[in-house]
Amino acid sequence: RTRLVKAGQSVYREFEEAKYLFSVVTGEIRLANLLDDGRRQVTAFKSAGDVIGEQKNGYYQSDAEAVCDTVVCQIPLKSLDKYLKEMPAIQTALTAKMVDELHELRHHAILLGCKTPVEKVATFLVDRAEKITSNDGNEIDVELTMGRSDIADFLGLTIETVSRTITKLKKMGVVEVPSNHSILIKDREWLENQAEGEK
Amino acid sequence: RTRLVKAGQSVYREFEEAKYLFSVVTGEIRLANLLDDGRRQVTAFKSAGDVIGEQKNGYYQSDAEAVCDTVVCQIPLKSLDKYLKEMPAIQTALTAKMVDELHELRHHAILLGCKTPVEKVATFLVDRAEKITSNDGNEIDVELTMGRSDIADFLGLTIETVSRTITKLKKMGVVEVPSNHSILIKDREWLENQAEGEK
DNA sequence: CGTTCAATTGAGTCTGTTCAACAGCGGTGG
DNA sequence: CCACCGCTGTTGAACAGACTCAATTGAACG
Repeated sequence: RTRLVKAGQSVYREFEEAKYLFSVVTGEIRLANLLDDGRRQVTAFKSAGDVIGEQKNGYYQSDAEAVCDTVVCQIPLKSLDKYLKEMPAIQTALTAKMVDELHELRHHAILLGCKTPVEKVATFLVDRAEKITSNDGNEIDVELTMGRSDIADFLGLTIETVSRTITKLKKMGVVEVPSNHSILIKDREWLENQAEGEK
Repeated sequence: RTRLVKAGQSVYREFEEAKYLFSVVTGEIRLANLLDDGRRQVTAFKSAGDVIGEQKNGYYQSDAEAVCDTVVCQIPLKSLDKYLKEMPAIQTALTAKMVDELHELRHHAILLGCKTPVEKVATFLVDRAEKITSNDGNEIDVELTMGRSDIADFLGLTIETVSRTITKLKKMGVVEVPSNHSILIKDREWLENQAEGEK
């Protein structure tokens, strides 16, 4: 009941009939929506432990694509009802997941609507860092499984602006960039202040 | 168990301890979040039939303020548990509300991240129109209970840009503006195409 | 070693913002 | 009844910042 999804492949697509709920085991998934002319908004990155498969009226709401090689656990919706009856705790857990998701989306709406490029990137890095340790010890290495293009569409920026912003942070000594797929945070507090919109 | 909230007053505030769930009876509520320096993002407008009071770890996630005089129905969380046991259907209904909300927030994230001012305003008007009739008959009058400032913070624009954009639509003959608090849609199809990002 | 794709950098443009002035409207009080 | 005031919304001009387009660098792979 687990399935390997290669990097770039899709788990499901928007408007496709929803037959399964998925739980991410390893790797990372991006949820994205497209405008008619191709513009894309990545609404979330989902990793180990997260549940995906959001549906409305029986159809998925977004495209779900693997950012890197990813393993998901596939749960048929039919059997889900059965589980729920046997174990009501699952219902509670799923509801809790939805609350988290609402919170994250709201958080992200603030980012998209109000924040400057520097604040957006800062928020992105801090949020990623928090997934690793809530510990505020400086010097944390943040893995970026996705490419700049995904980050750009997530933050509502262009690839160029993301790149320039990271370069700026580098020159300010706030981060180091050992490779294209990881960023070392040197001054977490500064980033956190930016993320909150401190003047 | 119902309560009148005057225009501009708040139903609850972010970080306040969550003791109630609310259902909007009449009027309109805006959900908003603030950055430390005062920038504001309105994440949703809620009207009759909508449920508000989103909480995480026992605390509200946003400010909820009345856009105009509004009546809400207040449900203590304590008694909610009891209701849920007696009528499991309520659980289902609440879950459905959450799914709707997720969908709307995602929809809104796309707007904030990808769309141009004209597309944002077009989407806003079309969404409002859909609340009245899904009927695609042109010529619909959309009531705007909120001020330009709320619209601006909702769409991630400035008041000035909202105003200019509406003026532009007016000059194009797509809408008419009988008063500051209502907009008459003349060409709904055009607005809908803009909302979908048609080139 | 060459090819390819992603990321960076640069230059110029454009669009939304900022700052400021003006208009419209409703309420208040003389 | 009308003049005044405050608030909201509109309009104008100049600016700044992100975008676009193009060129360059860099890294991964055969």
